[in-house]
Amino acid sequence: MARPFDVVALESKWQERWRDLGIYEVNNDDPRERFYALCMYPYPSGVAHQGHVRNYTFGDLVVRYQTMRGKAVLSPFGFDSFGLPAENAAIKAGSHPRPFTEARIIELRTSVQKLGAVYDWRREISSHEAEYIKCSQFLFLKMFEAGLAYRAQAPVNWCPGCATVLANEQVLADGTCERSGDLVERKDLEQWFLAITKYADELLSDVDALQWPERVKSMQRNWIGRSEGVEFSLAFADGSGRALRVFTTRPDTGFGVTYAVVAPEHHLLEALTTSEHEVAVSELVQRARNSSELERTSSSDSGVGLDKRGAFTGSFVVNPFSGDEVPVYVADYVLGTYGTGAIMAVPAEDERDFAFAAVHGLPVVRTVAPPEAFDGGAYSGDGVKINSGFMDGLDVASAKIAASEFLVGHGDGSSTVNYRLRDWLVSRQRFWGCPIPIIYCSSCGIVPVPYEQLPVLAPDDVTMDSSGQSPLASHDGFRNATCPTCDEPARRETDTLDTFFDSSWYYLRFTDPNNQQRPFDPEIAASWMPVDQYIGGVEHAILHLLYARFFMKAMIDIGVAPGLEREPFKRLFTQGMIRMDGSKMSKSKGNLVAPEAFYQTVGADGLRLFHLFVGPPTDDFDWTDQSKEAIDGCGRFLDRLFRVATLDNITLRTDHDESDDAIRRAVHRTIAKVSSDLEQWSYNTAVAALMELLNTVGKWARDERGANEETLNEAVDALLLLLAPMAPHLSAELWSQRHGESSLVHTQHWPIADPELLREELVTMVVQVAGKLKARIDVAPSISEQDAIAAALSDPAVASLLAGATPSRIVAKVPRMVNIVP
RNA sequence: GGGGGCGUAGCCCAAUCGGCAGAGGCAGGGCGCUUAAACCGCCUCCAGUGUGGGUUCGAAUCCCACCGCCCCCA
Repeated sequence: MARPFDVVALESKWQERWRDLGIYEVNNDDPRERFYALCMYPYPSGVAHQGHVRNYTFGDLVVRYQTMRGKAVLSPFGFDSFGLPAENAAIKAGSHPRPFTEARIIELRTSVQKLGAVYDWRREISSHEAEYIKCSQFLFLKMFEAGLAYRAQAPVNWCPGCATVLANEQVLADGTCERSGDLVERKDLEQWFLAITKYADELLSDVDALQWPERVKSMQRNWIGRSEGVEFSLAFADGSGRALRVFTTRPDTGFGVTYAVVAPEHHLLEALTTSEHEVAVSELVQRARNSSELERTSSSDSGVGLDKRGAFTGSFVVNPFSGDEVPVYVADYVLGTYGTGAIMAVPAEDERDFAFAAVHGLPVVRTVAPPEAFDGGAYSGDGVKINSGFMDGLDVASAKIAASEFLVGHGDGSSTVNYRLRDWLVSRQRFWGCPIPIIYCSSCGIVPVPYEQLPVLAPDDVTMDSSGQSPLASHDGFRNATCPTCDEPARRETDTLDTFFDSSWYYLRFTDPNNQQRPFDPEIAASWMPVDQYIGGVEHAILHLLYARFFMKAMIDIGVAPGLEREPFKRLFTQGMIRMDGSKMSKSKGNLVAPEAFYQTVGADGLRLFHLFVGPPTDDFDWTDQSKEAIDGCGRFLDRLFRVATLDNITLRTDHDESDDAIRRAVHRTIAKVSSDLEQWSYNTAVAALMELLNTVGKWARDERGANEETLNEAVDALLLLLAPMAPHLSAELWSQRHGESSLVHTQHWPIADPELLREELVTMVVQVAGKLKARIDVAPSISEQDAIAAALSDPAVASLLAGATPSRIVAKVPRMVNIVP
C-alpha cells in the first residue's frame, strides 16, 4: 500500500533515537514512583513471530503508558537461552549449541527492536551466560543446604536403543522413542528434586489474593490438587500382621469396600502375589512399566481392555468396617506416586472402581441410596447412608466424620491431606542446561561444589552426536573431579537443571543484573518487587508460574531474599493464543505469518495497532484471510492521522463557533475513555475510540468553514499523546514535527480530561412502556425524578398509548430511563 | 467424566450497574476526484443477541437445561 510517508525510514529513525537517548533506561536510585513491567523472557527461537509481536505490543504499551504517567518503569529484556531445541539443532549440525543459540538471540533481539518495543538494554541477561549459571548454581546449593534440594530414586523414560533418558516430549504417543523407534521403558534412576510440596499449602492459599485471571488461578489450584481424607490400614487376611496402607477421600463408603487395588510399583506387591498368580501379575507390571501416566489413568481403554489392565494377586485383606475379607488386585490405573500407592475400592460410589468390578466380576455394595431416577452404575453424589452399620441414615458429610473417628480406633487411621502436586524433578540428562554443582565421592558421598569454585561450566570441546546421550556424561575432563572434602578423585554430577529452574528467579536478576557477589541484592530487589505487571502466554499458567512462586517463598525462607514479598507477580495478564485454521500458530505446525513483511507496508505501528484492535487481548483470535485487510485498515488509520496532522486539504480559521466546543468535548471524552480503557486492558475499544475521534475531527476540519487552529491543535496533540503508547513511531514523528525536533511525545505527561468538558448539557432519556422503548427525550442530566416522570407521561406517543389510564407502576432511573407499566 | 471460558450483522468485534442492541474495523454497494485505475474523500449496508425455559417493570447481560467451539484436569 502506498503511504504518505516513508514508513521504513521513519520507524528506524525513531528506534535509533530511543536507543541513543536511553529514555527507557532506569537506574536503581530513580526517585520517581516505581513500576516493574515484565514480559516473560522468551526462549530465543530466532526471528519474532506474531505471538511475540502480540506479547511485546502489550508490554511496550504498558511501559510507555506508565512512563507518561510519571513512573520510573523498569522494563528489562532477556533470554531463556538453555533448552532442548538448541541442543537438537546442534546435534543435527554437529556443532555446539552456543553459537546456534547466540545467533537466535541476535535475531530475536533485532526483531523486538524493529517492533519499536523499548527496554533498558543495559540489564539484558541470558540464562546460558557464565554469570547467570553461577547465580543459579548458588541458589541450588543454598536450597541443598536447606534441605529443599534432595536426591531420590525416580522413574524416567529410558530408551534401551539409545541408552539414554528421554524427555517426555521425545516419547511418541505409541510409547516408542522418536529417534530409534524402540519401546521406551520406565526405569528408576537417582534424580534431583526440589521440595515444592513443602509449600503446597501456602502456594494454594496465596492464590486467592492474586490479581490474576480467574482461569489461571483455577488451573493452579487444580494442579496443586489438595484433597482431605483418611489414611488407614487394611490388615492382610493371612494373619501375618502386615497391612496395606490406603488413602481415601470417602471414608464413609467403607462398608462398600469389596476389593483393594495396589499400584504395579507397590512395595508389597511381591508379598501379596501368590505363586499361581505370578505370571499374570508380572505381565501386568511389565505393561504398566511401558505405559505413560496418561494412558494408565485414562478411563477410555486405549486398545487395552480393562480386563488386561488389572490382575488378582491371590491375597486378601480385611475390611475394618465389615470384617469381610476382600481380594487384592493390582491395576495400572492406581499410581505409585499418588497417596499411598494403594486404594480401597468402592465400585458402588466410584466410576473407575465400578467399571473394574464389572469386568472382573466383583460385588457391588451400595452405601449411599441413589436418587430414584438413577439408572445404575456408580453414584458419587450425596444421599442417605445405607448398608453402613453405625452410619446408616446419615448424610455423606456427617458419615465422613463418623467414619474418620471409627478408623482412628480401627485400622490405625489418621486424617490426612493429600496433594496431587509432586516434588519437582529438576535433573535433566542434557548438555545444554545449567550444570548441577555437585560432586560424588566414594567416601564422602554427595558433596556440594564450594561456592568459590562456581560456576561449574560445561566444556566447549564436546562433540554433539546422535547417540542422544549428553556429552557431559562421557567427557572425562568434566566428569573427573577432586572431592572438595577429602581431595580424593571423585565424579562430577553430569546432569543439568531443568530450564524452568533458570526462569524461576530471572525477574530478580533484572533488578540487579551486574551483581558479582550474589544473584541480587535483596534491598535493590525489594525496591522493585513484586512485579507490578507480568505479561505472558497462558501456556505458562501452571508450571512456570507455580515454580516461580515457589522459588520466591523458598528464597525468602533460606535467607537469600530477606524483606521481599512472598508473591513475585502482583498482577498477571495472559494474552490469548493466535490460531490459524483451528490450531495454534506455531513453528512446528508451519503456519507462521512472519511480521517482517508488514514492516515495509503498514509498519510496526500498523501491525501493533492491529494486535491491539483485533479483539480483547485475553481472547484467542483466528488469523484469517481477512486479517491482512484489517491490518491494512490500521495502516489507513495512521495515514489519515498523518494527513490531518500535516493539514492536508485543511484550511484554518481563527474565529470560534459552536463546532469548536463540540470538538473539544469529543477530544476530552476520548481522553477519559482511552485512559480508563488502558487501565482495564480494553485496548480494542481504546483504538476504536481513537478512530472515532479522528473521523470526527477529520470531517470537521475539512468542512468548508475550515478548522479553528487552536481547536485543531488541541485535538491533534491529544490524538498523538493517546496514541504514543500504541503507535509510538508515527506519534513521535508528528509530535516532533509540530513541537520541534527535540520535543519527545513519550516524555510528555499523559493528558488529563477536563471535567468541565466531560459534563453533558443534555442527555437522552429513554421512555419505555411495559419495558418497550416508546420515546426518547432530551433532558438535563440533573433532572429530578418527578420532572422526568412528568416529561415521560406528557410525551405524545406515551400519552396516546396510555389513553388516559393510570399506570400501575412507574420505574425511573434518572436521567437515563423511565419505564411506565400500564 | 469433572472444572473454567466463549457464542451479537456476511466477517472481526462494541454495548460501566440488568435500562436506546451498534462504537470501531473488514468485506460489499453508490457517488465524488481521475483521461482511466489505484489512492483519497463522502454516503450506504435491508439485518442479528446459538436453542428452550426461568427471575424481573425491563435480560445480549443474572439463573437452569440443551447445542456448538476452545482451554485445563482426568
